[in-house]
Parts: sequence; C-alpha cells; structure tokens
Amino acid sequence: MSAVPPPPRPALSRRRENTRARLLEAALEVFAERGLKRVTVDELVAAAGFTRGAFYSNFSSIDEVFFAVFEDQADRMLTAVRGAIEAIPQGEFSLDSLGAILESVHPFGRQWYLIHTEFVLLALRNEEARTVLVEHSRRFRAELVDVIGDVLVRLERRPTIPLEQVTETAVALYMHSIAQEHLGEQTLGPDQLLGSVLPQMVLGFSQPAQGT
Amino acid sequence: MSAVPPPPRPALSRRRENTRARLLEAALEVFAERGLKRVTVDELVAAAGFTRGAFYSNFSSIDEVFFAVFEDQADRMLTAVRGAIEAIPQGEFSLDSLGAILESVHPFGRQWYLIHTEFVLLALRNEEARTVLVEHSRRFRAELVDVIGDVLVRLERRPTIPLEQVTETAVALYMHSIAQEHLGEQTLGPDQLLGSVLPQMVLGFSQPAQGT
DNA sequence: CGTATCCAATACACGAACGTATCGAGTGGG
DNA sequence: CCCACTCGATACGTTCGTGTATTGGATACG
Repeated sequence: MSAVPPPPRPALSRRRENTRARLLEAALEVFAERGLKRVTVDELVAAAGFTRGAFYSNFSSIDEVFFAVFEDQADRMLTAVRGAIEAIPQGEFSLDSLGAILESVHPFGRQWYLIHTEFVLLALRNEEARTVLVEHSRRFRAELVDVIGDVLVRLERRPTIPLEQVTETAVALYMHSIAQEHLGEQTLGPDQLLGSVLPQMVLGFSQPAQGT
Repeated sequence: MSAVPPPPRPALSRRRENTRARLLEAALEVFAERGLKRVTVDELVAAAGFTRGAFYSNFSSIDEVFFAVFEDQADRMLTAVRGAIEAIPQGEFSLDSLGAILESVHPFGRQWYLIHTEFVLLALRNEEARTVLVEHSRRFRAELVDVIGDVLVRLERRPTIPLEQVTETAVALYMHSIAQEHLGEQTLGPDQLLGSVLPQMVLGFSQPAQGT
C-alpha cells in the first residue's frame, strides 16, 4: 500500500461517453421498433456498431438501458417544452401558444409514444419504474399547468375544473392522438386535437372552424 | 336445443374446450401480471394446472393465445356495455347513464387496461394485430356513440365537436384514468373523470359540485 | 367388456441469449 | 518514446425456452 491512488482520472472517459451515447441512440431506435422485451443485447450492439463487450462494459442489463433511454428522452421533451415556452413573448400566451408547444414536441411523436407507453406498463408492474415515471410526470405537468393557466387568464376564461385536471386531460389526449394517428384512424389525430377537441375541452368553446 | 344430427365427432371436444377455457383464463391473469413477452409456455400452463402438452395441443404459440385473450376480453367488454345500455329505461339516458356504463366495465379495470395497452403497442408494430384492434375499436365506439348522442339530445345539448370525437375522447380519458389510478396518482382517477372532467368535456358544463 | 380414438403428459433435441473471462488495441501520462 | 491503464472485441460455458415425437390414460362406442 505504498502508492497513493493517483489523482482522479477524468481523462479516458471521453471514448467511453461516446460509445455510451451511441448505444443509447441506437437503443431508442431499437426499443421503439421492436419493444423492450424483444430486444436482445446482440441486436442492440449491432445497431450501434459494437459487440457485446462494449455493452457489458457500460451497462449491466437491457432493462437498465431502457431506464436510461426513458429518462434521456423525458429530459429532452422537458427541454423542448421549456424552449417553446420561452420562445413565446411574455404574457402573450394564447391558444396558438399551445399549438406551438405541441409542435415543439411533435418530432418525438411516435418514438416517444412507444417508449413512454411501454414505460407506463413497466411502471404498473415495477416499483422502481413507477417512482421514475411519477417523478417525470410531476415535473412535466408542472411546466404545462402554468402555461395553460396563463392561456386561460389571457382568454379571460376560468376553468370549470381544477387546472391540474385540465392539464392531465390534455396530456392524455395528446398521447392518445399519436396512437390513433399511427393506427391509421382519422377520428382523433393531433390535427383534430388542436383544431377542435382541445379548445372545446380546455377552454370551453370551439375554434371558428366549421359552421354547424 | 334441437338435436343436430351428430355428424362426425362432436363428442370428445368437451374436455378440449374445457382445457382451452382454463388456459385462456390463466392466460389473462399471467399476461396482466407479467406482460406478453415475459410469459413463457411453462409459466402459462403451470398457472392453468397443465403441462406443455396441453398447450401445444390447443395453441401453436404464445402470441396466438394473446390474440385470443384480447378478442375474448374485448367481446366481454362489449357484452357488458350492451347489457348496461339495455338496462337503461328507453329514452331515459342521462349523465347517470354514462356513470352506469362506466361502472359496468369497471370490474375489468386494471387487467383490461394492461391487455388493451399491450395490444395497442403490438398493433403499432404488427399488421395483423392492427386489423383486429381497429375492428374492435370500431364496434366499441359504435355502441357508445349512440348512447352519448342520446344523452346529449336528452340534455338538450348539441356537441360543438363531432360526436365521434367526443366518444373517442371519452374512451381515451377513461383508459388514462385507469392507469393514473393504479399509478397512485390522484389528479385524474375514474372518480374525477365522472365527477368533473367528462361532464365538462362531453357536455360543455360541469356537475353541480363545488361552487367556485 | 373390449376397442378405437382423442388428448394431455413426458422426454428430448435444438437454438437463442446471457454473462464472464480473456485478449489486444488504443489512449493519455511521464 | 515508452509505460500503465482503460475499454471494447472475442470466445466460451451455461441457462432457459421452444417445439416435436412419443407414451399413457381416459372416454365413447359397439
């Protein structure tokens, strides 16, 4: 025990972080395409251009990667929403602002729906996933509640139901609309959501769309 | 039951049908508990009190059983809803009628959510499942559209959005509320759904609840 | 009472995926 | 320029699940 452990080694981890990032990137694709329990380690590393060695050097199980992917995507979503909110002139929140927010997260679309929904299923059966999911949801709703509240104030509308329920409902409908869109159903895609359902539901009136 | 002339062999299939039923019964439990891709043949037959032989004599793959379970449960849901609708005095549809319908399907609750959601995920990746799901959804919505339409007429409300969208939205919210309930969230369980969100959204006004 | 038939139990062979242990190449420090 | 170390590649043994082939017991029928 003569040699004192040399100073911290922040060095070599650059390569490491790179491969970890590439693994996560590939994991997002593969999980969305095939689903959590259909993905094997071999399949994942192949998609990322590595071999098993790289995987077990960075992670210890497929499930761990799935958690990482979810939290990663969740963070990106949150960042996107915050960005969209800040891009709105102060105090200028309107129904269009909600539309802008929806569009800011729409690129995540299908992949996010698949990952998120699968994580919900996991959370309903797994304590740890439940904790993560609830925490993420809490943060996410917190951002939206403010915006929706501001929109309502600006439009001089008072919600007839608690603001939290309005927000929760909006999220539920958005998620559902993505699924419907990709199932080929026309009744409730994101377009209908923004054009009529959301205004009617959140705000209590409908956009000046069709005249009937 | 008139005596249909027993053609070849209608006989021995009684035992067969019985084991098939027991297998499906166990499958519902196991799929809900563990999820489609976590369930093995051994696990399933053990839960039903059989061995592998019984399984491969009646089915050819786990996925086939999952399809059967989904269609089976979907039929039961539809039957329950139809029963609840017929139990309502003709022309007496009111908001309480919707409550009665919700309660008629509530026993399915968690299990139905899990099976259905997993089937949605499957449908987003699998052509055959997509066909089955869309067809089931179509029938289901068809029943509900009539009821909700009648409720609106009776309450002398005209929907500001297409009736199909109202129905789709109600279904989406109901499903979401089950998930929230079992995730331990209080913001949007079935109670809030019935008490405030659904009336506000579907009907354009809120129940005489709190006075604010 | 015997027999033919059907169905689930059992045994087995195969393949897929996992996790580990080892090796070699690349990287930063001295 | 060399050394020490880190990280990803490769090879291996093992476990787990599948699907099939065969066997044994039950049931209807003559």
